Amino acid sequence: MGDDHSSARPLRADARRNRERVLQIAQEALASDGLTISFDEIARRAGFGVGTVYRHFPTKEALFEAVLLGRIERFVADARALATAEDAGKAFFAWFARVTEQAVANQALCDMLESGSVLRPGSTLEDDFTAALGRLLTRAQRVGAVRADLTAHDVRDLLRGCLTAERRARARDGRLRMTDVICDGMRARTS
Amino acid sequence: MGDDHSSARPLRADARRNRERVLQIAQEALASDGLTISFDEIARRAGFGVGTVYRHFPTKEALFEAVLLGRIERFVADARALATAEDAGKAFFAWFARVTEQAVANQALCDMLESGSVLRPGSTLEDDFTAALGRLLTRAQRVGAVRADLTAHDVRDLLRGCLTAERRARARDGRLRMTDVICDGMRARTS
DNA sequence: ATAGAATCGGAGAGCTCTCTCCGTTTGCCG
DNA sequence: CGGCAAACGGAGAGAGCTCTCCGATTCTAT
Repeated sequence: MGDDHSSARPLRADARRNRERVLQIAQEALASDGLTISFDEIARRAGFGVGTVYRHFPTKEALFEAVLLGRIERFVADARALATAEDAGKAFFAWFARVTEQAVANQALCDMLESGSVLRPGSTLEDDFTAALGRLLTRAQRVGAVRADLTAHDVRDLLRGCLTAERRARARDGRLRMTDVICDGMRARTS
Repeated sequence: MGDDHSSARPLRADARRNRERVLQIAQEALASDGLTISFDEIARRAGFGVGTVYRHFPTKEALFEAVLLGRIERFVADARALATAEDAGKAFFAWFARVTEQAVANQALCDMLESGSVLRPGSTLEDDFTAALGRLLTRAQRVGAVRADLTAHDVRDLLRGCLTAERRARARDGRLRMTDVICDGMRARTS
C-alpha cells in the first residue's frame, strides 16, 4: 500500500528493513496514542533519527496514511462482500458491529473515522466508504430490518457517534456494548 | 463561576468592563471554534494585549471554565428539576434531548462534555452530572420507559456519542435528528 | 490637578512540533 | 577491497502556543 513508486529502483536492503520497522512501530504508536502522536516520538520509539523517517515518508500525513488507509479499505471491501448476503438485515448490522469492533481497538482509526474526512480532500475513499455502506443499508431497509428514514450519511454519522460512545464504555468496563443500543435505535419499529 | 475572590477590593471600572468584554468574546470564540482556540487569538479578537487577558484569568483553563462551567451546571440543575416530573420517561428523554440541543450549538461545550472529565481532577461537577442523570434514569427505568440494563455511565457515554453524531448530521442538513435514533435505542423493548 | 495605585500592552522566554539540510556512515558492485 | 551512491542522524530553522515581566498608560481619591 506504500508509495513505492515501484519500478524506479529497488530500495537498498537496509532501507527496506528500516522502512518496515518504521511502519510497524508507527502502527503500534497510532493504535495506542492516536493521530496526535508526534513524528519525532515515532522516530524515537523506532530508534531512528527523525531525518531517516522523513526519508521514507515525506510528511507526517503520508506515514499515517500508509499505516491506516489499508485498514479503511478493508472496511469498504467487507461491505462489498456482504452486499450479496442472504439476510440483508443481518449483513448490515454485522458490518456495523465489525467496523466498530475493529476501530475501537485502534485509537488512530477512531480519530480518522470520526474526523471530517477520512483523508485530505481529493481522495475518493470517503465516498467509496459511504457508497458501500449505502448498498448494505438500502438492502436492509428493503427487507424492513432498518428504519426507512435513514440515509447512508446518517449511518456514517451514527457510526462516528458509536465509536465515541463505545470507546468510552470500553475504557470503563466493557460490560454493555453501546453498539447494541445504537443498532437497536436503527432497527425498524414495525414489529 | 468567576474567581472574583470578592470582598477583596472592587475592580476598577475600566477593568470590570474589560473583563466582561473578554468573557463575551471568549464565549463566542469557544462556541464557534471549540477548546482548541488559542489564548492569543481570543485576546486578539477582543482587542486586548495578551497580558491583559492573563491579568483577569490566570490560565487558559481558568478562562474557559469561567465561560463554560455555568452552562454545565445548568444541565445538572435541569436534571434535578425534572427528577420529580410526573412522566419519568418523558422527563428522561426530554432532558437528554435538551442537553444535546444546547451542546450541539456550542463547539466548546461539546468538546468539554465529550472529553474524559468535564474539569481538571478534583472537581465534583462530573460526579454531580452523572448522579443527577442517574436519578432521571432510574425513575425512567422503574416505569419501564428505558432499558433496564443501562447505567448512568452508559447514558453518559451515549450522550457523548450522540453529540458527535448529531453535530455531524447538523453540519450536513439537519433533517433527521440522530438524537431520535439513539433515544429509540435506549427505549425498553417491552411493548 | 496630581500623586500613586491599578491596569494595560506586547516583547520575549521557553516549550513543542514539523520538516530541512548536510556531514557522516553503510551497503553494494566491479 | 575500494569507491561511490544510498541511507542515516540529529542539529536547528521556523512556526505556534502558553505564560511572564515590566515600562507605559489610565483611572481615581484627595
